[in-house]
Amino acid sequence: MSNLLKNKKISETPFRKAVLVIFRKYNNAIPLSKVEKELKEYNRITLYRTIKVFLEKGIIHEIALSGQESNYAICKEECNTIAHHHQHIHFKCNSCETIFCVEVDKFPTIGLPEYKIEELEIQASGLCQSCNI
Amino acid sequence: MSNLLKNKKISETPFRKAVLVIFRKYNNAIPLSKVEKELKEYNRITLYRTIKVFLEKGIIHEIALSGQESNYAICKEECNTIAHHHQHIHFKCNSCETIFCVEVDKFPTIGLPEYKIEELEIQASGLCQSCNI
DNA sequence: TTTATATTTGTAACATTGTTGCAAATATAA
DNA sequence: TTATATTTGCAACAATGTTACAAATATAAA
Repeated sequence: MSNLLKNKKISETPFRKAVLVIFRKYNNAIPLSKVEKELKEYNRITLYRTIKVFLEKGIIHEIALSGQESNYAICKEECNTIAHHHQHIHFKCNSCETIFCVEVDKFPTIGLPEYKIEELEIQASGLCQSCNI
Repeated sequence: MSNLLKNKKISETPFRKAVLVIFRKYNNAIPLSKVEKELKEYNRITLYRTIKVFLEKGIIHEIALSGQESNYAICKEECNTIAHHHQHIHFKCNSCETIFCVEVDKFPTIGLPEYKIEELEIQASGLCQSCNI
């Protein structure tokens, strides 16, 4: 857990550790702009490169949303470079605006016999637990 | 059908008609860069504004994808400014790279009792009808 | 059909976002 | 502790997106 960078076989640098700390601090997905604000010493180019490496190594995954900047969230341990094994959906709360991953018991399947569906990504929006009172 | 712009109560200009023709020409979703290439006389700023208006009026909808530029596709007639009534999923073929909307018989639901799910967006990838031989 | 008004377009200028080459700095392995 | 590989920061640039404003065009009214 703490040596995620070494586990993923990439150098452990102060910059990367700082970025990782920020992602761990949040339970939810955050956009690049949030990471920027949280970093005291911050180099734009290095951040882009760090994000790219984290994505490639399966440390974080991107949540692309219509009409707004992408968000990023820490991956579960079982993710690897080739595939993200997420049995979760991405949820965006329309009240508190938080975006996070939610585990679901029964991950849906789509009935399209003539297609070969290899991956499913589900984006839901509505009210989260806290806001749905 | 042909007077979509007037139906949506926006001015019918040559530029907008040209953009609409391009979207109608493709059955699948296309990125902005494709629209640009198809337009002979082309003004970047006007195109951005046109896309924005088309999105607002429910003429097209955006398909946001991780790691690549957004794609846009014509909406069904029943779409309006407030909500897109899509009982379809977005499918990306990993072979021919085409992105399009696919109607499904049973649109899935997610079992999350403590949440209020208002909208579901489903992105699938794999092999399309033509490539899944 | 002509005119008045509202909307749209294009230009210019700028802001934001993302990329590349390269030398200095740092991390890792020997 | 040193050698090698990797990462960082700078500079410079490319791509993407926005705004103000005047000219052009579309629409509605006379």
